[in-house]
Order: sequence, then structure tokens, then C-alpha cells
Amino acid sequence: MSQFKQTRGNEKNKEVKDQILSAAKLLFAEKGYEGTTVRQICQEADVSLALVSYHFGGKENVFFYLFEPIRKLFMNMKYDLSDPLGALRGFCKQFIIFRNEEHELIRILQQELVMNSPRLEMLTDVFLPSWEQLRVILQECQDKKAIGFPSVDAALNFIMGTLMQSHNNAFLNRTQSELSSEQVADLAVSFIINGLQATQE
Amino acid sequence: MSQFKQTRGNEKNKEVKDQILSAAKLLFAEKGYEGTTVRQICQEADVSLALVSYHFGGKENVFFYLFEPIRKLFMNMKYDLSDPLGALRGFCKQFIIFRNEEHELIRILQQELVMNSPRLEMLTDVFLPSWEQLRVILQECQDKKAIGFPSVDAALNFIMGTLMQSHNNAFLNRTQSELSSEQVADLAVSFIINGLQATQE
DNA sequence: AGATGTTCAAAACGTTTGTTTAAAATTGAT
DNA sequence: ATCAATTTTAAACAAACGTTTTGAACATCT
Repeated sequence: MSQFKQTRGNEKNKEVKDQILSAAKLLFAEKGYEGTTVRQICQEADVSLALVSYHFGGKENVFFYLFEPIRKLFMNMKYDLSDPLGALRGFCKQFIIFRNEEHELIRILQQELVMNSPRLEMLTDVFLPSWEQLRVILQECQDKKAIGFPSVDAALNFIMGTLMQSHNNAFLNRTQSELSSEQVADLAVSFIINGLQATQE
Repeated sequence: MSQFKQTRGNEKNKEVKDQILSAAKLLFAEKGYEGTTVRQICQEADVSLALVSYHFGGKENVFFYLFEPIRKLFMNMKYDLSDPLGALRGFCKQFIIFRNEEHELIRILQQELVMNSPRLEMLTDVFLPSWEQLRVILQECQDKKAIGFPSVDAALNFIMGTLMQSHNNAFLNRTQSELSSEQVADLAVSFIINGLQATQE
């Protein structure tokens, strides 16, 4: 029961737990949460069936663990509200860069949203802080007339919708292959700002 | 075994079958195909559990029956290719009007697409004709320079993506409540054409 | 009325699901 | 080497799934 055993145990676990997590991430993104079975996950991860319940306490907890990185990212996002347009650009850019690195998580998120799954409540908790942050930024944009749009809520929907499915966007995909991920992010941000302004008129 | 018995039987069936179909449509749209159980469908339809298999031959066949109307709609869509831009407007408009009437089916379709479900093959068969029709229209638009866009495939994706999720579109929703469904359709068509042209530059 | 085919409801069917159990294997400290 | 704790394995678990079976109820034709 010494802390050494704990430490050793955790480090030993890490391989198995990570194998389970990455297998689950791929399978969830491909087949959906309900479409993938614990047996599939364990077979893909090359571990025994019982280990999902042993290490995570159940299939649903594996799902929750997958969103830890995105939760932490959003917790660390801070912006200068005195430059609301810059804050908006920064928010969008950071999200797009993250999306390019973790497109499986975005895929899973899209699935859960369109199915309005029983796990949406937990996902809402994860995304609510950043959602509110973006709302504050947009409110500031509107107050300072930095950019025009009909309503903060509509702008929120437009931005999140565009961010979430921007990998299907014909405009953005056109040149994506030729550019760096940084440049693509800048391009996407411009697209969003322009699109936002277009909803005004 | 006479045709009278058949006819009588079919008319008698119709109530039960329709109850099952509309219950299934609502539940599939709300919870997804895999998230909906046959028991839920029968409870919602207020019929006995066995009747799904009896009348339709299984849960999956209920799903297929739901897409009969959309299949027939697409089969009957014909346009004048000598006016490709008009054909494009007509295609989009007809789709949007249908979408407003059958938004559950669109919802189900979105779910199946994002999950890339095992039923996509069948759905592809349903939508392939209209997909090809739209491709022909777009090709004609490009050949006659009626409208500019980088590639037919990108335009296809843009149009179908916009059509499918236009009910979430901030621009379209803004005034939707004040307008007739006909006007909304016209507005959406303009939005699509403009958006398409914007991908050019 | 009797015969016949259709529709329905209750129960049971065989699978598959996520999870748990109990014993075996592995690990690091003593 | 021994020991206790942890990790893994194989087997079994209850619950839920879609489907099938059975026989009763019903409607229609002769």
C-alpha cells in the first residue's frame, strides 16, 4: 500500500490504459459509442475483456476520460477582452489547431451532438466554460462594434457550427493541402469572421 | 387467398403499420436507430411487440420503409438542362421544401451519415440518383459558365452540406419565422448560390 | 354455421450486451 | 526466496436486444 507500489502500478497501468483509450477513441469515432462494444475495444487494444471495467470502471468512463485533454485545453484559454476581435480570432484559431490534432474527438463530439445522446450532459459540462468564454468575447465585440452580427446567440451557433464541421468546408478544404496548419487556421478564422459579418446583411 | 382478402387485409393493416412507422420515425430521429428499441417503437405506437417483425419483417425494414417517400420524390425530379442555373435553383428549392415537411427523415439521415452506419449503403442507393442529377446540373453550370466554383465535387459537398444542415444556419434562421416556407426556400437558394460563388474567390 | 385465412398478444427464444467473479500470473519490497 | 498487493485471464453473470413461436381472436367466404 506504499506510494511506491501505487506509482509503480500506475506506470505499469499506463500502457494498458493508453492502449484501451486510443483503441476506444478510434472505434468511437468510426462506429459511434453505442456501435462499438467493449469486446471490440479490448480486441483492438489487445487486452483482456475485463480490463475496461477494472481500469476505468466501465465503458462510459472510458468515454469521459477521452475528453480530458479537450477539457484542459479549454480551461487554459484566456484572452484579452480589450481587443475583442483579436480574442475572437485567437479562440477560433486555437480551436481549429486542436481540431486538426484531435479530429477523432471532434468526430465523436459531432456524433453525440447529432444523436443528442445521454452523454451530452457531461459533454456540456466540458464545453460550457469555453462556450461562455466565447459568448463574453462576442458580447464585447458587439458592444464595441468591432464586428457586426444580428445576435450573440446566432453568432455563437454560426461559429461553433463552422468550427465543428470546418473539415467538410469546401472553401477551407480547397487549399488545405498546400498550407501549413497554422495558415489553414488563419484562413478559417478569416472565413468565420467574414461569414459572421455576412449574417448581418 | 383471394385478392379481396388481400385488399381487406392491407387496409386493415394500414393503421397499425402507419402507427409503427410514425412512431419509429419520431424515435429514430430522437434517439437514433441503434438507440431505439423495437419495444420502444411498439410501446409508442401502442401495438404489440411482435407486430414489427410480423408486418415489416424486422426493425431494419421499418427503417427502409421510412425512406420510400424521399426516394419517390427524387425519382420524380426532372429539370431543364438548357437553363442550368434554373435547374440548380429548382433542385435546391424542392429539397428545402421537402426538408421542411420531413425534417425527421433529414435528421435520421444526418445521424446515419455522421455515424457512417451499416445502413449507408441502402441510403446511398436512395440518394445516388439525385446526387448524380445534381452533379450533371453542376457540370452544366460550369460548362456554360453560369456560375463559378472551383470544382464540381467541392460544389456538390457544399450544396448537400448546406441543404442538409440549413435548419441550423444562422443566416437562414434569422428571418425564417416571418416568412412562408416558399420564401424561406428562395432565400436558402440564394444563400447557396452566393456561398457557392464565394468559394470561387 | 362452419371453414379458412389473417391479425394479434403473451410468452419464450437464442444472442449479445456490459459487468463481475474467482483463480492465476505478475510485480516489487523484504 | 517469500510475501502481499496488484494485474491479468477465463468463465460466468444478469439484463436487454430483436425475433420467433403459440394459440386465441377476428373477419370473410362458402
